[in-house]
Amino acid sequence: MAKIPEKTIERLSKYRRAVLSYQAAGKHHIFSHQLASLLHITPVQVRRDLMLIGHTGTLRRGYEIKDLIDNISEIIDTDKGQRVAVIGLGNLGKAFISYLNGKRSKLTIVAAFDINFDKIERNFAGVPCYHIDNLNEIIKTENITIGIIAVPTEQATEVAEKLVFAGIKGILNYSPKSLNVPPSVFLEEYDMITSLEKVAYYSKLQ
Amino acid sequence: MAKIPEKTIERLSKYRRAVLSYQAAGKHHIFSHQLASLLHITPVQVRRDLMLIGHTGTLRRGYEIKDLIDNISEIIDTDKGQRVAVIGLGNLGKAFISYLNGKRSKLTIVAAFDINFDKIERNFAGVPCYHIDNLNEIIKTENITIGIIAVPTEQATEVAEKLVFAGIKGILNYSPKSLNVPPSVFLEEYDMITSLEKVAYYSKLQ
DNA sequence: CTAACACTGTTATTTTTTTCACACTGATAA
DNA sequence: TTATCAGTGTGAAAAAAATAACAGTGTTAG
Repeated sequence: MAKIPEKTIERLSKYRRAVLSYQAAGKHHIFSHQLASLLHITPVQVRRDLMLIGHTGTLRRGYEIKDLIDNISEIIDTDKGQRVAVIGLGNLGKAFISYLNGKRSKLTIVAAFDINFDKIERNFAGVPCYHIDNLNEIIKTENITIGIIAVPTEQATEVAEKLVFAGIKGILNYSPKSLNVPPSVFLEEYDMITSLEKVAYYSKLQ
Repeated sequence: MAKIPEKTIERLSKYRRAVLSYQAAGKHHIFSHQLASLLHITPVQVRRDLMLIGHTGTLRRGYEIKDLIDNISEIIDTDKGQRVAVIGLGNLGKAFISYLNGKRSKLTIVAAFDINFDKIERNFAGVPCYHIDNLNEIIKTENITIGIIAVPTEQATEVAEKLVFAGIKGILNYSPKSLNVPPSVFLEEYDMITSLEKVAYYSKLQ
């Protein structure tokens, strides 16, 4: 299969959740225009994305939901799933954990790390919290491949280095400090302030 | 000035914070390659972005930081600033507030809303929390133009409708449910699960 | 049986974003 | 003075992403 564009990967994740809710409502098929309207994009976009992953619909009945979920899952999941750590158990880290927990998913948060001793050896929503000094060890023993950085800006660089050193495969960085990682590690960054300032910019134009 | 691309707006926000920290370190000038390396992008990208906003550097000395901050601020800020509300005072809402608070900024979070009565009439980090039933009223009296949606998925649609009805200008939506707003309201959406699944996808390829 | 219909799949086009390539320039060194 | 250097500014090209246009097709209505 040809290389799938980054934006398509993002939409696939959304398609899957959208059709899961459709499925939960008892539906078995969905048209591109229905899926499109759930995401507020165009039907062409949907069809193109599905074309790219080789999913083919049936005429007059649209896409079969079960198949579609399977196809998307085959692209974005791994067989045995991946294990995730959250570094920084402040509000943001907690938000992520409570939000992801309970969702059936191939991605499981299996550890949290913090420097605050109050939190160590405690659980948050079933996720054990360790001291950050044990990061290297736990990442390896728990076979964690993905790290979510939710620490204050000043500590982000150091945390990233530790994650890289521990052999992490991917990092999702929520600190506004852009990180420097070797190309062998996939890095995705999201900056809340940028989003807010963007909204502010376009709001003032409205 | 010609229309500024969306991606440029996002980077401007990052440039500004990057040079602020440079300025805090006592520097007065910065080269495009320095700014680029702070954000891990190319110097050309920086120069082009600054060209687009009409900021011009001085040869051999790069860009003057003070000027640059002023120029960027002129683009993305408004004179008197904008007032922001957070809807949903769970972990995510709190994360946003504690993160934005204390940052010198033209954007101020002046209200939080929740349905949980424990939280009502309380403050979180100096931000008063109201019951969501008062949203319409407070948005208007407090002159709030931007709303950040940090409520559980099921409530997102309803909250968005209330915000739109109250005359909000822009919405930053953190619920995974894509919202439907009139074109007069600017909408920016961010979906944590999508980001995580994206990292998962690229991590497995590594 | 035939025409109209309502979908999908895909090629072509357009738009947006990034990168390349290089002209230009003032400072500096010889 | 002149050559070199290290930067900026920008037209042109390339790459990525979105949109348009439309052919193809099974289903349905008559």
